[in-house]
Amino acid sequence: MDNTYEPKNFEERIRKRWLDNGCFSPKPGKKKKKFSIVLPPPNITGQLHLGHAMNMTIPDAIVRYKRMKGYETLWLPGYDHASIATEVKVVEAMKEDGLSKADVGRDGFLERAWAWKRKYGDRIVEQQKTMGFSLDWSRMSFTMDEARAKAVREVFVSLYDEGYIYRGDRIINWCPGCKTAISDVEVDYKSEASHLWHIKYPFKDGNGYVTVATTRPETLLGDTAVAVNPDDERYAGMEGRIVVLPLVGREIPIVFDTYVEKDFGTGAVKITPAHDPNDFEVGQRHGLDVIRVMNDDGTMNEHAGKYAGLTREKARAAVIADLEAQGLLVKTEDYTHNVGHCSRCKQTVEPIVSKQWFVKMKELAAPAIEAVKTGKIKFIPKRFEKSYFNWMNNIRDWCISRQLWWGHRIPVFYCDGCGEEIASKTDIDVCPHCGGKLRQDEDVLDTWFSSALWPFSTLGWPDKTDDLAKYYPTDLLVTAYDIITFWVSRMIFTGLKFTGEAPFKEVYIHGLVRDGQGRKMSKSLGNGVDPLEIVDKTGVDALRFSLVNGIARGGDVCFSEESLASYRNFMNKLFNAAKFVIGACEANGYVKKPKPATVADAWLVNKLNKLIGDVNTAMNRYDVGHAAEALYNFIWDEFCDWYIEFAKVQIKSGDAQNTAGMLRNALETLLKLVHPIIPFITTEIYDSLQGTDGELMLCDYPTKKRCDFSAEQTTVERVKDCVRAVRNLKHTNPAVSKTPEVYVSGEAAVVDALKTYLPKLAATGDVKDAQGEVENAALIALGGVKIYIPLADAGKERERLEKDLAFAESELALAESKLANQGFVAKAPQKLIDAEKQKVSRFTEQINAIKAKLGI
RNA sequence: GGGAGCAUAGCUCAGUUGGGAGAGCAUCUGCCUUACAAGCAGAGGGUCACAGGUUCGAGCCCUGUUGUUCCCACCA
Repeated sequence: MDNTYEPKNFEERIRKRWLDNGCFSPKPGKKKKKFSIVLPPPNITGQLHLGHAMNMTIPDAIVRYKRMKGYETLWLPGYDHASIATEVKVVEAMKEDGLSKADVGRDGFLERAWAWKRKYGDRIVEQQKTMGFSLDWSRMSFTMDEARAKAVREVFVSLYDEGYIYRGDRIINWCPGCKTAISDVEVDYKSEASHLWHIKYPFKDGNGYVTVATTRPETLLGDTAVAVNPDDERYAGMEGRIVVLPLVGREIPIVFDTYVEKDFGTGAVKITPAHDPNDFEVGQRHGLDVIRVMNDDGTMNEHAGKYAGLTREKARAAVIADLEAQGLLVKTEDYTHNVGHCSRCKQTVEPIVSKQWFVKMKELAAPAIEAVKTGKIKFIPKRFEKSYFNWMNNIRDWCISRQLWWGHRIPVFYCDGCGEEIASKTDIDVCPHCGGKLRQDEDVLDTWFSSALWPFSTLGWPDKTDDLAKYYPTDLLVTAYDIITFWVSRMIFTGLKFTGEAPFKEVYIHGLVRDGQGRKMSKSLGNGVDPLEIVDKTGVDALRFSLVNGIARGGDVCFSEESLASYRNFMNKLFNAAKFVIGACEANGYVKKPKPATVADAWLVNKLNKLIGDVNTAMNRYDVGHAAEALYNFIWDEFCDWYIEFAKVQIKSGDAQNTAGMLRNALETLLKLVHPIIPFITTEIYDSLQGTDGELMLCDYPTKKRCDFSAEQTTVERVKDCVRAVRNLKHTNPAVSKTPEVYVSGEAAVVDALKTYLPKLAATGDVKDAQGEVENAALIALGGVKIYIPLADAGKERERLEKDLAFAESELALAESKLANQGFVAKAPQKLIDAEKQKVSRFTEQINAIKAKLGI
């Protein structure tokens, strides 16, 4: 072993060994239960950041735990083609070469996109392998590979044939930059300072006008009505009256609709069904024309008359100027409102009516809601079920078509000859109806259409594969809370619809990784940290530990270099403890099955056994954070700071071989316990320890045994208190010599242990029995034990004793007042009452000892 | 506008069914004690946001207030 913890010296070697030996593939066994998880497929838009690293470290710890617990464990990897996100990246890359999509054509573009996928896919796999994630690489999937394409087509065609998929004109979010429909979640709203323009719409009969208020005057060109609230007295009786649309001259009616709020603006709303979702609905209710005045690139089209060809910004300015010139602009009010921007290209999103494909959601959502309601699927933590229900209960039809090239092309074929429209699982080019030539829909599917099928498409569905039979439904899904709605909910409804079963039993929701300033780490913010950068500095294990420690309750994790350093230090601590244990075994030899021969040994066995129980409990609840914390504290505080120090004494002047065996066994157990979280360092140390069970990651996980050394545990805890008190006295009182002799009396077990361990642990001289009061000595009175330490100068000692006395007296008073409380004695559990009684006797004893010493 | 979370030491956060507040980092003091100075030992530091309530007992349960974050909706 190296002298200090140098992860670079072994991580690579261990990683290779695991991969070469196929350690990550499920090992079938007759009586084994299975445990399966699919990895949320990362996007191939770039490399992974720490958010991904956390999202994968948590399931890796769980999977490694289950594997050691004897489950036939499958963790299935893959990545997502991320339709629009990738397409934007590829377009940007092409732009640098001076090329556009039109220049290279559909096939040329797809070629470039696939090259992109290979490049970043490989990079992602490299990152995952480096982090030690025990993914079964033999089952690697991609949302756009052949098997997944088959699943997509199967689902699309089934839904189409059953009437769940329809094509229709609807208002969608249109991005003039990406020139595609985008989903609601791809729109970011930002508050922007703008204006509310008040515009006169004159009545046709020349008798006055109504004034409407708008934030988008350029859409006036597409107006087909003015709407007012039926209860608004200002407009009473005006239903059906005709106004003349300014600048255009179109005659449009006034309609009554409760959608209009009386109190906002002028109480009259211009209705542009082609360019506003609410207006579209108003238009449907009143049978209004839908006049689209804008092109896909955001310029005005031929319906905009003289404004045709202008950009929307220029058209707005021109419309305002013309209205003003005609005296129709009543006023311009400052107004701040939310404006939608494309999350990919940042351009202002335009609500536009467009022919798109939709999935009818209401009926499909019902069983998905039921599955969570009845507990077939459980969210951890449970509160996230609320956001799920909220989304599912208010579900709207899902717009699944995108005007992009990178993605699953919609498997619908049109015959221009006879007008036939066919959804087909395979590519077809001849119309079965008239024999004419078929043409496939140009659009692709929303990226989430394929990821919605992930838990079963990756296992081979729709084929009846062995994997599907064995590993579906999966046991667990681990994901961040920002993705519950559009991914988790869609997997649930497709899973139920197409396999008849919920795709997973539990959904573990974790938080996000934030940077030092508390900002969410994300690709779009550009503050993502490459895990490999960190690994280069501190090794994989320190990073993994920092990502899972303290992730309780779905909370976020603030990642900082400082906290990372503390975990790196922990690795060093563990490494050195192992070095000590190995050294002790080599120097003295060791007993293979050591007996707990001392109070310290028994204390260790007892504490370790409790730790085993706690860690198992935490891991069974997928609470990796608390398991990590418990292990950190035990290894550092109990094992290193206390037991190893006890052991040093035992090796020097006791049964060295038995003690070495104790150390070895305890270390082996600890390595197994903590392995799922920090797999590399534990494996390296297990190898160095020459563990007999072969590959650590395939060892059995420790389970709690029946044993009870609680008396010994109590004794040792008392000894620890005494050690601390002596150290404290030495540190604070200069009148104590460097290695003072110590005199003790009282409780036999504690006194015996102090004689053995105190000199080494508190750097004292010999510990001897005290014969009555010891003169010119400091007194430490702890419960039933008295410790005297000779002083060169007793001056300060009186002060300290008085302080101790005051403390003991206040504690005593507190305990007594509790016992005097009728309500407490009547209702508190007996255990607590006993504890208070014990306090009374302990502090009384202590007070008497101090008083005797003080002579009062 | 609707919903949810959070508010505990200077900082980042734990605190499992209510039974006298903890960790890491930072700070101060003393140590190169033969596994570890990436270390050891000791110490200081909190009216658990505020106000009520339930209880023998509240960081924890209930009500309200304030601050803050996130999700959903996106009113011309």
